[in-house]
Amino acid sequence: MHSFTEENYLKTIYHLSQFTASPVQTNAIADGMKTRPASVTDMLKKLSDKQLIDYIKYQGVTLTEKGKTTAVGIVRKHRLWEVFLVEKLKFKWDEVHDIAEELEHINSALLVERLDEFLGFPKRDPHGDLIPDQNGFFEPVQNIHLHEMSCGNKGVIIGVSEYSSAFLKHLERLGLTIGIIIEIKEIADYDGSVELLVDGRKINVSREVTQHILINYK
Amino acid sequence: MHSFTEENYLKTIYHLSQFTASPVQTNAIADGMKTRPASVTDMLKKLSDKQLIDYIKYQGVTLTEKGKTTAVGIVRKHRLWEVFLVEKLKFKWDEVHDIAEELEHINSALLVERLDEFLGFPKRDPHGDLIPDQNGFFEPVQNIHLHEMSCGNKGVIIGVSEYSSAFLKHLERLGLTIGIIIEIKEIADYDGSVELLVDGRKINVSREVTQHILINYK
DNA sequence: AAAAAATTTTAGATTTGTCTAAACATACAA
DNA sequence: TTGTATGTTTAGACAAATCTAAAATTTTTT
Ligand SMILES: [Mn+2]
Ligand SMILES: [Mn+2]
Ligand SMILES: [Mn+2]
Ligand SMILES: [Mn+2]
Repeated sequence: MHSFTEENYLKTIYHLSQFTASPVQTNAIADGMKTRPASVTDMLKKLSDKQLIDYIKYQGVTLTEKGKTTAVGIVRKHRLWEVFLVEKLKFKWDEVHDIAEELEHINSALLVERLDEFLGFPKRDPHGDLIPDQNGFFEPVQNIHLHEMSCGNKGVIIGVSEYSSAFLKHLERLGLTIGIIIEIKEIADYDGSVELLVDGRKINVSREVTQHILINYK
Repeated sequence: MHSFTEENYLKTIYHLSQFTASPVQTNAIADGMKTRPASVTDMLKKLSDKQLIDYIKYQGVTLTEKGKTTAVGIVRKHRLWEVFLVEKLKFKWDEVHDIAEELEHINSALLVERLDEFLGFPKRDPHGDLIPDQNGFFEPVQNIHLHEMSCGNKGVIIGVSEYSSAFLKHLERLGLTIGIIIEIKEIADYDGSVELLVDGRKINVSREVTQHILINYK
């Protein structure tokens, strides 16, 4: 089996490779893992030996099929546990991430499948992130970040791309939670802040906020 | 916080000190932890530095109040998770121990209390072991091992003191599960095996088995 | 009470994951 | 195309947890 550390590296590499097609760089991984580039290099050698990543010195890394499968499995566990915490134990959506960071490493295939069943095979976690199925497949959907939309566009909030408690509590205070319908009324030239129409009310949010809200776009 | 390893040592010392009033010995801990006496000595120094145990060279160890509180907290989590696995996820009683060994290290006080509530504040785990409350208190009860009883005695199976899958499956095949009423019909001089009356049927069990069944004795 | 046996501790290595500082490689700019 | 900045790797050290082999202590037996 893999150590917690190895699993966390794989997950970090997986998430970083979502944004670009090109190989993931050492410094980016160091940032994501809150460690030093030299430590990353050490671990990359180890993961490469285990055939979990393709690694060429100075050129960055990509996950192998084996590595990707492992990473997606961890993501699946993380998101299922988050659903459990919110749906069954009444945690708030801003309280579950850190606990799920621990629970995602619990090692039992049977446990994951029983948990999935117990939760009613949920499709998304409390932050709107898709939960891969047992085979690692994601339901295809097209999301767009709020800041990529134009004046007059409408949509439904389907998720977030930032999980800090501070951010999630802020959204809640604004009434911007998953499932809410929004319409863009105005985008300020000055600072990129956006005026939204939400449930008949007008709300102003900073560009910062719009960059972390995902909209279901059809 | 404490490492998984430190927590496992504390739990092992706690369980070993249940049997005797005298300090727990290095070799016993090594057995329990499936490690070497030399490794135990190293860890005892560390736990002593952290004031989790009282340790005198060559004289064995006892848990301090701080150490006992920590150990009981881990036991509480272990048993609550076992209840969760059996009651909510439909695991069998012989399948849950290893998973609970991992889950018991998840670090969130809120999680434990929410889980307890979700499970309806259970008093015992699937093996009949008492679950300490939030303050580490156990409901007082008097158990006795089946092999300590005499001919003609009656009682209710209230728990086990051995958790291997092989043993638990064996009990299930014999119909000897928690809540079952038994009466001792005969104890063989030759090998200490016991004939039990269970639900009108006569059942023969080895001394080995009788040493690991707990009976509610009033 | 001395010898033998059992138990425990120390000494010295090893593995995993981390770090800093210095060397090396690549990208990009003058 | 040479120099500089950025990014990455190596070298060497360190802490945690483990191990084997040898030394030290305690307990048991004679
Ligand atoms: Mn999360
Ligand atoms: Mn999430
Ligand atoms: Mn157990
Ligand atoms: Mn149990």
